[in-house]
Amino acid sequence: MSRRPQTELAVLGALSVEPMTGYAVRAAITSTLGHFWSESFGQIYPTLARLQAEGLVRKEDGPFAITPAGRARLRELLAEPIDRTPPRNGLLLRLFFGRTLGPDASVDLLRDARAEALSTLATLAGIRAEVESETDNPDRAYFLVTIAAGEATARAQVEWAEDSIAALSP
Amino acid sequence: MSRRPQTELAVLGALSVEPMTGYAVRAAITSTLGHFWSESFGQIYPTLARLQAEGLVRKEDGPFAITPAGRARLRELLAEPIDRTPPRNGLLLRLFFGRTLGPDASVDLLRDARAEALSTLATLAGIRAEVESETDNPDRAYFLVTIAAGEATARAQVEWAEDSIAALSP
DNA sequence: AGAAACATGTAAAATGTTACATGATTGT
DNA sequence: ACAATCATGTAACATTTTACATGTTTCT
Repeated sequence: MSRRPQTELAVLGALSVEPMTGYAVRAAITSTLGHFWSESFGQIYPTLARLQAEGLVRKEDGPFAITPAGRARLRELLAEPIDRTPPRNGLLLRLFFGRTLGPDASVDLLRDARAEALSTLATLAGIRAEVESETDNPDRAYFLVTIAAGEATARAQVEWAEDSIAALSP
Repeated sequence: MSRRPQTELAVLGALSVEPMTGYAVRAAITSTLGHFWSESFGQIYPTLARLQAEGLVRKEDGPFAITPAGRARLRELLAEPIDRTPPRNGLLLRLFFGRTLGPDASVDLLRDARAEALSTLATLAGIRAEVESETDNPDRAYFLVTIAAGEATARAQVEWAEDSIAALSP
């Protein structure tokens, strides 16, 4: 099963919100989708070129805009089954081998993870405030759902890290 | 920054617990690490061959065993900084573009996500019971920490999915 | 004018999955 | 005997990142 259309989905989705340059697509993915997605320039530009050749996006003067065919394709991609390969979590992989790593280094990792989650919560609070103020944005309810997902995960991570630090401390 | 040693880390780590065949490494990663890691045969066998050539593992009769040099390498890899590229979350990517997907299909995705998280919780409860009973296992405390991480994330996902279903339903 | 950000792209290298091939061992 | 599982591996393909090259626009 190919995971190929994933980048295409992200790019078409970004353009479905508003027309953008490739540079802006990357910026949008880094900032707005940054907590659950990533793409590099090396992926975005070739994808845009291909989508343009297929008539799914067009480039007027500066920005790329999605075409009606592009919207149809986006709906198709959104309906495809979600890729369920487990994301690789380097933190959990290291803690799993914590006996070799040692208790002190393991606790350090957990402290870092806690701090990172708190910082994520602060960032998301800012984004939430901004999105909540855009009462006429038709994407608003959906954006808030993804923000809530990030917040729920981050809060869970803070609690888990604290419990685990206690469990590993003598 | 290269993410190259990630597979090497997973394989050496698995062998640090006990000697195993390549097939068993794959099974261990699928079952025990399955909630936060994945490797395919196409990665594992070439990695084992390379590690053997470098003297980090040796193959006696059946299984591969980690060597002292391999343990030293594992400690090195565990100390390396964690790769922080955001995992790609196909569910959140789809919900982000939920306006195009439509409210009903979005709610369906959330229901699936909730069911999946509940199923994960059930699986983890079984694994937890098993690990908790192994009171002499020196890895026990660390294994429990990773299980707790999976449980915390899954519980957060259940709550988030329920809240979000409510938020998107008219 | 100079620095920073914007903008587009390519090539090489690394990474990873999938499909296939092959055979041994174990359980029924 | 047959099926399932264990076991090892390779080749082709797909994906993705990284590093580099190049030029424009905007801000101070």
